[in-house]
Parts: sequence; C-alpha cells; structure tokens
Amino acid sequence: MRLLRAHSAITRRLNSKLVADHGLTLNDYEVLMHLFRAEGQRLRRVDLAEQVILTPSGITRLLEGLERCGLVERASCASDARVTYAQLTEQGEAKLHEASQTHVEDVHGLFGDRFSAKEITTLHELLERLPADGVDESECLE
Amino acid sequence: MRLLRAHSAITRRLNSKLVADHGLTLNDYEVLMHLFRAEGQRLRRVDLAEQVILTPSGITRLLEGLERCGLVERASCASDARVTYAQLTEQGEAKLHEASQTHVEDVHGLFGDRFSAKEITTLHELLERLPADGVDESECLE
DNA sequence: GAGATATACTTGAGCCGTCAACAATATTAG
DNA sequence: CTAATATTGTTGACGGCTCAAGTATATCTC
Repeated sequence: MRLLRAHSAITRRLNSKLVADHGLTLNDYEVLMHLFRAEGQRLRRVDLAEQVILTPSGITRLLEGLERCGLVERASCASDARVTYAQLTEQGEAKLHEASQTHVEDVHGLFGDRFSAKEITTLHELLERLPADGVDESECLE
Repeated sequence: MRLLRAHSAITRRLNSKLVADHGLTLNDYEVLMHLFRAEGQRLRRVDLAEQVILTPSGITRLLEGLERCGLVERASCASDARVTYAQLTEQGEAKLHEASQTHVEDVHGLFGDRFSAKEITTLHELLERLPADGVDESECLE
C-alpha cells in the first residue's frame, strides 16, 4: 500500500501552498469550487459533505470558517426546514477565482509534468474503481 | 483532482477497521511493519518518519502510544548519542502478526477484487512518479 | 580546537476532522 | 392521526498531526 502514501504527500503540499498563497485549505477550495459549479451556487450541507468526503460535522466546521470570512452564507430551504444551504457569496466567488490562478498551475506542475494525457486517463479509469462517495459501507470490508 | 479523494475514503476505512479489530491505527500498523522488516527490528526515528511520511514530531507522538502499549521500546545508539531507536518488542511483533491476519485480507478485498495483477502494476508504475519521500521541496511547486 | 552549521529528537500550542449524543423536522406504517 | 423511523444538521470532547521553538549532540571549516 506504499503507493497510497504518495497521495498524502501531494495533498499536503498542495494544501500548504494554497494556505500560504490565499489562506485557503485545500478543502476550503474544493468546497468553494463545488458551490460555484452547483445550480444557484448553493448546496445542502449533506451533499457538500459527500462531495468532499467529510462527515457532516466536518462540513459544519469547515463552513464556520468560510462563513466567518464572508465567502459563504447560510440560506434556509423553503420546502424542508431541516436543511440549511451553503451559498457562495460574491466575495467567495472572487476568492475562488483568485485562488484558482495559482492552484490550477500548481496541479499541472505536479501532474501534467509527470504524466501524459493518456496516462492521466488510465489513472482515472483505475482509481475510479475504488469505493469512494456514497458507497454502501457494507459492500466493502465485511 | 477528484481521483485523489478516493484515497482518503479508502484509507479511512482501512484505518477504522484496524482500530476496531486490533486497536491499531493504520500508521501504527505501518510503523510496526517497517520495524519488523528492518535490520535488528529497529529504526531511527528520522528514518521511520520518512517511511510513513510523517514529521519528526508526528513520529514522536505515534511512538508514545506504541511505547505505552509495550509494542515498541526506545533504544539508544552507541555511535551517535542524538538518535534513539524505535525497537520492536516481541509483544509488538505478535501484535503485528495478529493484525496482519485481518488487515491483509481487507486490503485484498479492496484492491484484489477490483484490479487485475497487471492493473496493479500499472497503478504502481504511475503513482510511483508522484513526488513522495525525501523529495527536494523546491523541486515541486515554485 | 572553537565557532558556525547541521542533524536528531522533543515539547507546547493549535488546527482539522472524527465520533457520539442530541435537537429538530420529515416520512412512513399501522 | 400517531407512533416509529429516517434525515439534516449542530455541539462537546478528543485524536492525530503539524509548525515553531528549543535542547542536545555531531560535523565541518578555518
């Protein structure tokens, strides 16, 4: 399982860079990105949690930070009083764009340089098979 | 970078299982494994840190736990007074074997079932190119 | 061989995320 | 309609790891 180790190094590196350059965690960044892509630029916390692979409490904590910085706002749902949306603010969108400038480059620096397009495809195909989101827990490991 | 997400899920799953079954963290397990394989069943903390990709302090903390359980002992180095070895105890070796029983199976369940031998090789070849251990920081990202 | 620099390790503070427990609302079944 | 169950989210306690700073020993340079 040695190969899996490499990932943590990469992730950490990208994370530190992002924090240093823009004061955003890698997870912060991805949350902003998912919100940006979502319809109405907002998502339920559950769905967000699923997308970035965090627990509900993890998302609550993460959003606390983004809310404090004004990058995300809370919004309630008309049809279901249980849900609170995370809503991207203009400021949040601006921040995302700012951050993406360097981040996208960095990611290319780490991957583009080391793999051909074809190899990246192969990697995707293989890694996609790993159980990730919304997997029935029982399906894996006993 | 979606593909990297899958990893954290896998890792977490293997970790929980290991904790539930044997009271060992995935990192605990890997440390024991590295010690077991090492000459004299002991390693300097620095080297251990490098192998499991932790910082020196991380290793100190991790070993605290293993020492408390008697799975690992401290041993000093005759030729260099700065180093303290982490030395696998008999108990630690026993524990490792016990844990490996289920862990190896679990890993196979997650990988063997999803990939052919050839695909695993491919994965290795590709992922090996990622900067991992002992990489000159400056080489990546700016 | 003395001073500057590098290496091995530890410690305190703090961040990020988990788990377990809980509150509130929704849904389903009898 | 009501009781049981499921879903969404938050909170407190805590674990695991990092970073920055510090100690102690080694090595290198003049």
